[in-house]
Amino acid sequence: MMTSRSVTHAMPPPSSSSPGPSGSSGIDQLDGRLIVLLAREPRIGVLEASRRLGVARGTVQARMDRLQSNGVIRGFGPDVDPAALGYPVTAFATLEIKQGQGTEVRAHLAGVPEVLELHTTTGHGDMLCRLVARSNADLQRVIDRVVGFDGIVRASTAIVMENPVPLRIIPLVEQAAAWEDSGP
Amino acid sequence: MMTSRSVTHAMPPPSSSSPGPSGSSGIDQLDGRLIVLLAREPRIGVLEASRRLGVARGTVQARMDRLQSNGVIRGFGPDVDPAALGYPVTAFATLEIKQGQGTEVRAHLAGVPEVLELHTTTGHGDMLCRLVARSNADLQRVIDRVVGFDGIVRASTAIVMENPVPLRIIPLVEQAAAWEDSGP
DNA sequence: GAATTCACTGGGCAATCTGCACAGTCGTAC
DNA sequence: GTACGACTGTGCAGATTGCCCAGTGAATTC
Repeated sequence: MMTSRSVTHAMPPPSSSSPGPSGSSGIDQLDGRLIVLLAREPRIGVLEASRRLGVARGTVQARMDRLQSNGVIRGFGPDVDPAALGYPVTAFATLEIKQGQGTEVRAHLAGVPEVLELHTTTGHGDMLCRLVARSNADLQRVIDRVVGFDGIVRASTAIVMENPVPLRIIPLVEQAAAWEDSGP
Repeated sequence: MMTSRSVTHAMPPPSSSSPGPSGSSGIDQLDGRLIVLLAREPRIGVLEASRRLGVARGTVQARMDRLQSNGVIRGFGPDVDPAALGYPVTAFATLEIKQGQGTEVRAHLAGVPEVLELHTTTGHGDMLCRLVARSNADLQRVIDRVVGFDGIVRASTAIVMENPVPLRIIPLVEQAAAWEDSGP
């Protein structure tokens, strides 16, 4: 099975310069390579990863443990495509809410399955949420449900047509690793 | 190791009503339960999943194979937290671009690591992108880099303060599974 | 109504991987 | 110069994976 793991061996510094991320808030090159490797081929195991990276298996285990306890890697949840689920339409809605209604509005939106994420932002004390729907017509239903709540003054929606850059993390990881390695 | 897998046994219908998703574009209850299970405990293997779901191991393997070839599950990439990487500031920028400059602008934005995703939307023939930065001051640098490209007329940025609903998929999966089971 | 197909169950086997542990090396810090 | 932290390499028992087979039950087809 796969329960928690208490690292007995060692933790994990990089093979390059000095062991462990020298900076305070980052990852080193080895971490970076590990994450990128995992991102590209999520199903490889610790053993295979160690072979690819050219380090000992224990090192990879230790690195992964640390990255997860660090919070750098939140988990390995399945990457589900809403479109394949039958929700091919994506939209972003900017909501303007009534003063002091934040809490209620959040709870309301959290209860709508089609609301995939919600942020509160600067600008107008507004919120920005990502929505999906089964069709453009269905989007109307979703929006009606979203805004059909006292506390939301008005909403402006932008329907997504294309997604030239899907949510990605690799370039950032590479930059973070490089930055860490050269120093702030 | 974990190479590709050619399913020999069977594929995968639900244990509930009729085998296989009856609808054309969905998942059935078993699929839904599988995805939710994987989302909650990503590290469990096929064997453990089959135990939890109360079905045969082969069934789980077949379901996962199908969900992946379906494209419902894109993969199991590590879920990296930009904040833990040293990029605690998130922002959404709405870009207004010059007519006919779409292609160039996309390429430009794709080259900026801090641009985590990019969408083209309705509204003004605009684009919406998600950015991250090391600090508010650093955000200025990122924005300058983003908009410092001929073709981008102007940009309006909204900095994220809170994230009441982090990107999620479970509620949608549950709804899709239920919908599939009751019929459009 | 009988045949066929499909999806799932349950069992089995060899190969592989995981979790855990131990001894040894190397560079840095005290 | 001693300690410490991080990594290497190796070993072992237990668990899991990939693959295959035979059988069952329900729905579709002829």
